[in-house]
Amino acid sequence: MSKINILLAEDEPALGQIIKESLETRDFKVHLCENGEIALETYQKESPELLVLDVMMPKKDGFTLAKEIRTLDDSIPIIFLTAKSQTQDVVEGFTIGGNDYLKKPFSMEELIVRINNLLNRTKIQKTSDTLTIGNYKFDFPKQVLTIDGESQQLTHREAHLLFHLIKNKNQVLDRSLILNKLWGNDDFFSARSMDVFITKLRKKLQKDESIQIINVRGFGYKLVN
Amino acid sequence: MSKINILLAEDEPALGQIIKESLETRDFKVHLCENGEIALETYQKESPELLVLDVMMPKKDGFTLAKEIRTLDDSIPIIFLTAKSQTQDVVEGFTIGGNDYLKKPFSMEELIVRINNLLNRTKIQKTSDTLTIGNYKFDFPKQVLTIDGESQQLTHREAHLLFHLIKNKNQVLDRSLILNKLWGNDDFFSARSMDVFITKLRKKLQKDESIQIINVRGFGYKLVN
DNA sequence: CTAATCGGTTAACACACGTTAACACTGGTT
DNA sequence: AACCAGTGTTAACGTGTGTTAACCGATTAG
Repeated sequence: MSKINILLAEDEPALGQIIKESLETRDFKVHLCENGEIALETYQKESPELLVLDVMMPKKDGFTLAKEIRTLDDSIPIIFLTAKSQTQDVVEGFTIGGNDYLKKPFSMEELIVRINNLLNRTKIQKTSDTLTIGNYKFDFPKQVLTIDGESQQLTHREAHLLFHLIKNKNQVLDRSLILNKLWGNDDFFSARSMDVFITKLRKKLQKDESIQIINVRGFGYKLVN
Repeated sequence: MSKINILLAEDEPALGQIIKESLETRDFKVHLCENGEIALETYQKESPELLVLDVMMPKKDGFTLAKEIRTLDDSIPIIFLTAKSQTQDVVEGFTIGGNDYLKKPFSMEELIVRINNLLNRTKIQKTSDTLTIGNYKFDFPKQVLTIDGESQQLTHREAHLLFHLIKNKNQVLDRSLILNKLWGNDDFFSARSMDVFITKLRKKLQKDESIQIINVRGFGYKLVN
């Protein structure tokens, strides 16, 4: 069995080394990066299963890094390491979709417990996650949308957009929220692009007439069925 | 659109605030209480649809609070937040009957998923109940108004205005109340705008002559049939 | 009776969103 | 290198929604 890859971004070498070694004794493979930029490169090379990110780092801080990686993969578990117990930091970490956070100083036991929790949790989700909307079945990880035995492959963007619509079924899904989450910003062009994808999804969902993507002018979209 | 009320009892202010804000971005209304006693009072004032209770709290712990509220309402869904050190078997007794528990630390995504699950299960969700007014059927979430098999799609504003009119059928619906609720203020321009929408609704409701939107000068409107 | 106020109605308007197609970029194949 | 298919972005144009304006009649206070 191959070891589980963990990306660790920590600028303080001594602390980084300690964490790395501790985790390696628990049979994880650890890629230690000394700043956010290197971490992003390493992420793309190594496709780790989990991220441990220091919030305060030179070049690129942990939150910014997390936002960027979230546009590529919004299910990968992230643990933030925050220096101060500042509430504001923590709040930001959650709104990015970060899964967990640890206040420094923390014990190794604590970190390991949380890593194991997150890994278990995502495994469970991966095995059990086909979503249902009307007569459609949607396999998010595979990006396959099925109705009456007929399947169509969705693109990455289509799948993620649909995923969030389904997760917020019958509620208004905020435009700028989803733009920031999937596009990384909510400027004019991204908004235009999103409109195009809404059109595409409407077409792909039209085989069940009870399903509609309703626009709420100025706020966002509501998937109803 | 009335938001779903959630009562959140959490004594640690930082965490409480994070959860509250996260839930509010998902369009829930959250009442944050810092201990069990305040939570009980708030429960009686606000009649929330769902409870999220920290188990360890000063004044009154989550389990005791839950027992008391259960005597008043034995179907309301409750989610317990438990610290990781707490023993599993205590918790397991409460997993029956629409309840759930989350071990700290947990991710916001997870909490939101469970909230939606419980709301779906207990059918509190404000979904496809179709309202009836005269010979018309009105599907509020889909914003569709139907008579004699003919359907017309309403806009967001039209739908919400009609919703409140129907909810207050045969009663006077206060102008400034509805203006504040839908427009966010009750200034001159919003009032003018509302007049326009009343006109539009009158047109769309004229296929059943028994239905009328009557103006009560200086007070508001009354939908009668 | 007259003026002031409130609401009714229609139309003009600004802008958010819808739709289609052209375009640019990527990665794979020959 | 040249080509291709797939994906997402940009552009151009069209449509729909909500706001504002203008004009009107109805009601009521003075």
